[in-house]
Amino acid sequence: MEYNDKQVQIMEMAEILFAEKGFNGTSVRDIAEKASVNLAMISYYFGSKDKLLEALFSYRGESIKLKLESMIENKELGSMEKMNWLIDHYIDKVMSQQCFSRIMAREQVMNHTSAIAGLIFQMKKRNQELISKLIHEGQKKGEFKKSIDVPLMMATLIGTANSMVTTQHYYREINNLQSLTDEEFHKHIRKKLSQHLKKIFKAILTNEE
Amino acid sequence: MEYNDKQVQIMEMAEILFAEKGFNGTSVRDIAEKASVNLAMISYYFGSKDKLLEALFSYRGESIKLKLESMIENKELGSMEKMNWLIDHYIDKVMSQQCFSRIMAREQVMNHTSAIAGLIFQMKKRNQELISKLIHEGQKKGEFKKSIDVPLMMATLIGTANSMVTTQHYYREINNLQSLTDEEFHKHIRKKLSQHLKKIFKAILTNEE
DNA sequence: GTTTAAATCAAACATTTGTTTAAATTTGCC
DNA sequence: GGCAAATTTAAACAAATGTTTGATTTAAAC
Repeated sequence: MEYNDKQVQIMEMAEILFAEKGFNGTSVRDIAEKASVNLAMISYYFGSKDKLLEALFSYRGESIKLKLESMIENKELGSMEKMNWLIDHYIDKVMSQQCFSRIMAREQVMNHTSAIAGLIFQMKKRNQELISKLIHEGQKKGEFKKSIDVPLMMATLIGTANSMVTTQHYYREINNLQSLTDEEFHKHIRKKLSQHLKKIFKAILTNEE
Repeated sequence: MEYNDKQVQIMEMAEILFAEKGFNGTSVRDIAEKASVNLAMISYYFGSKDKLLEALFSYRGESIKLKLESMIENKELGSMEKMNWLIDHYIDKVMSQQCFSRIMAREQVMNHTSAIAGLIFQMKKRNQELISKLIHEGQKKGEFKKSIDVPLMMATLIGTANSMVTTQHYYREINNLQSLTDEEFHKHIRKKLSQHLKKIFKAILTNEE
C-alpha cells in the first residue's frame, strides 16, 4: 500500500497520540489538530478511525520483514552470532519505533477479536518460526543445547525490551542519567539491553545442567 | 480502605472489563450491567469512573506489601534462595491476578501524568528497593557477583511474566496444550516460567566473566 | 479558459459518553 | 409503626464522540 504525504502525516501524528493516550483515549479531533488537517480528512483518506489504526500497522509492519530471512540463510555466521544479531536487530527496531512499540504492547493486552489482533498474531507467528529455525539449526550444529522453549525465550526478549521502553524514565531517574541528551541516553539503553539479553540468551542456549 | 460487598462486586466486574477492553474502551454502563447494579451506583460509591480505577488499584495493591519484607529479613535463607522465592512469589501474583496484571501492564504504557501513574511508580520503587537490598546482601556474602543492573533485571522479571500472561493463548496453541484444563495449563505455565526465570537469574547473578 | 476530479472545509448528524438529579425504596433504630 | 439515613432507581443533562454532508476551493487535463 502506498500512502501520500498527507496520509503519512496523519498516521505519524496518530501514532504519537495513540502511544501516549491509547487508541480509545485519542479522539479523531485530537489527531486532526495535531496533524493540522481538517477533521473530515481522516474519514476521507482512511474511512474510519479503526481503519486508520490498521493502516498504521500496515505502514509500520512493512519495513520489518525482509532483513531477517536473508540473515538466517547466511552460511558464514555461527548460530550464536545470528542470535546476537537478532537481539540487536530487535532492540534497534523497538528503540527506533518506540511509539509504535508502545501501541503494539498495549494492543496485545486487549481483546483478541479485533482486526489488529490478527495482524499482531501474524507478526508473532512469523518471528516465532524464524527463531525456531535458527535454534534448530544451532542444535543440529551442536552449538545450542537440546531442550529450549522458544515461546518462553521470545517472552523474555520481547518482554524485557518492551518493559525497558515503557519504563525508561524510571531507569533514567534511578541511574542519575538526566545529564545525558536523549540521544546519548537511548544509546546507553541500547547497549545495556544488548549486553543483558545476550548474556541471558547465552545462558539459556548453551549452559547444560 | 474498606469496601462493602456491592463495591467489591463493581470493582471486580470493572477489573474484568478494563482488562479486556481497556479503561477508555469500557463505559460505566458496561460496568453497571456486568455488575448488575444501577448506573448511578458507580458515581454514588466511587465518585467517578477515574476514582473507581484508583479504588481498584488500592484494593488490589493492599494484598501485596507485607510478605516480601519479612522474607527478606529472614536470616536462615541464602540470598539465592530468597531470590528464587521472590521469583515464585511474583509469578504467583501475576498468574492469580491476571486481569489486574493486564490493566497494570497497559496503564504503565500510558501517559505519566495520571493519578494511576503515581501509584504504579510507588509500587515499582518499593519493589526496586527491596530487590536492591536483597542483591546487596548477596553481594556482601559473596553469593552474587559485583556489577548487577537491578532495573534491567526487573525489566526481565516483569516483562517476561507479563508477556507470558498476555500471550498465553499463543503459547497454548503452539505447544498443543488445548487438552489441558485451564487450571492444569496455568500450573504448567507457572512451572515453566519459574524454571526459566530462575535459570536466567542464576546466570545473571553468579556467572562471572 | 473550460471541464472534471480530487481535496478541503465548516457545519450538522446521531450516538455514546460520564455524571447528576430528584423521586422512590429499603434499611436500621427508637 | 414511625423516623431518618442509606440505598436504589429511571430520567435527564451537557459534553464529547465518530462519521457524513454538501458546498467550496484547488489541481490537473484537455
